[in-house]
Amino acid sequence: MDERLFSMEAEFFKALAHPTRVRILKHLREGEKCVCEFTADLDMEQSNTSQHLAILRKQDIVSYRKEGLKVIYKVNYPQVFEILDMVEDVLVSQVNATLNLLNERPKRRGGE
Amino acid sequence: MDERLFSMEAEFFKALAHPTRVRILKHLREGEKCVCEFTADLDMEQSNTSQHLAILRKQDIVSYRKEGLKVIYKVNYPQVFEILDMVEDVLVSQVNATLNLLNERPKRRGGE
DNA sequence: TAATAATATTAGAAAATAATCATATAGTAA
DNA sequence: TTACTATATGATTATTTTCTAATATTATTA
Repeated sequence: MDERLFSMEAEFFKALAHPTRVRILKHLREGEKCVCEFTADLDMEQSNTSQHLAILRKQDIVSYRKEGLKVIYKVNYPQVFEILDMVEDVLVSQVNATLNLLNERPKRRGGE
Repeated sequence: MDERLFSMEAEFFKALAHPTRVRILKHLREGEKCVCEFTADLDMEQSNTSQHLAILRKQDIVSYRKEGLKVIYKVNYPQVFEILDMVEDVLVSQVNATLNLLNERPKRRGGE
């Protein structure tokens, strides 16, 4: 029934599911950026950067405007940044849980 | 520098990037469920369900306990549900934005 | 209009993922 | 122990993604 919605959500996640695209979004957190900045900062082939931007565009996560020769991108929905934060939050919780497991284990010597 | 973190985040998103897995998580929102329930409710092959659960497990998003013959799964971090909510939120915003575009277009007849 | 700079698109090979199906394990009941 | 049920794993093949390199597009300047 909700099959359509599940697919939309999955597609959205898929758009975020690449290190380069996460990286691009983090950069965009500081504000608008032109493609040239990504290519320079991220040390990637220009066409590769462009392809990843296209994927984010197709999912309506970013959009651009032209300014002279440059194309300047921005994130369309600030919630996207919240989602990224929340994911980091989970990652932190996961690492902490692991850490606790390690700390709470019985001592190797002298303990019971 | 943060390359490692970007990959972790991307992996996390990847784990969520499939309609079936989104569906599984929505089901788990109501509480713990055994694999048999997924297989029945989602109308899927058991081994397929099992594979999707394995992916969520590997990412430490869900965990299970055994109870007699059954294996019962739960979501490890409640933030996961918040992430799902936030994504739906963005999807709603996106659709509304499109809707506004359509409504605000010049009238076809009678207007200038 | 030709040349250049910034970006996008396309094609094809390589790598990663997913689906399917068969088999394996583990708990339970007889 | 045998048979049965629920679940997991593995191998194979099919499908998608991703990267690189080459080419196309668009705006600008000469």
